[in-house]
Amino acid sequence: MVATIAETDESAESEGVIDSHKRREILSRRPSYRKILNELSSDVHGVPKIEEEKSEEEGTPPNIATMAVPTSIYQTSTGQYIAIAQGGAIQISNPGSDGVQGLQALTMTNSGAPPPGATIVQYAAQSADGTQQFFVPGSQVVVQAATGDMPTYQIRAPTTALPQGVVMAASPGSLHSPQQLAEEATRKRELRLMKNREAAKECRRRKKEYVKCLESRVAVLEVQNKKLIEELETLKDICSPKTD
DNA sequence: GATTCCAGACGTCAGATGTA
DNA sequence: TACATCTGACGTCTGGAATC
Repeated sequence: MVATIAETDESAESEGVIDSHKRREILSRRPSYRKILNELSSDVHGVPKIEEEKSEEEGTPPNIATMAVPTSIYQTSTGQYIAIAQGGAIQISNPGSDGVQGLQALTMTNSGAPPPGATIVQYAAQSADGTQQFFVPGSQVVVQAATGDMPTYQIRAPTTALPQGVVMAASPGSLHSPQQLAEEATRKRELRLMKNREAAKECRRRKKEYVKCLESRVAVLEVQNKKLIEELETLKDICSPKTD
């Protein structure tokens, strides 16, 4: 909240840091929501498990579903599908193509040594129009819009020259000058922030699902409890006939 | 219509936890 | 054990409801 800004500045700041550390020490950490919910689901029938990846409700195209564990799948304005796999590999498929044949594998330079023949792209920081761009050799960019609930990706020609801090990588592992090292550090930071951003979204989604699961479990247990109480009363009536 | 309040979503950081 | 992932905490933003 905006009203809490004053609480954290100036003299209160150091105390706040100490309090924060104390609070962290006091709070015992729980296992992940996924783990808790999966344990719950093994105890109680009808409790859905949290899957590793999003299910078919996301509208995953059939030709993408056969790919190796993508972490995110997006549809472009032209109908193409972009799958960002773990490790940073980007795959693009045309809706008309069949299966993996239509996939164009792109590998980000930070994802280790690229496979032979892979196209190298360079992750770029936000551009002036509030988008994130993945530059692809061949005068095209994959643009991520920064607004809306779901990030949207488009393949288009770059609207501007390369933003500051972005270098078209001819080959990985050739950074020497301090400027290049700084750019590499910035790029790594941007990538880490982007990953963490997605992780936070996913974590919040799991947390909501976890809370829903707990709420439904409470409802079930309340019904069970009520039935047991009624059963107990019935048994009491049977076993203790009135003596007057 | 302007202002305030509030809930929800988000991005970031730091540290705990998972895993190869 | 190093690295990746997850999540609590915090500050910020935004849209809708309530109040003036």
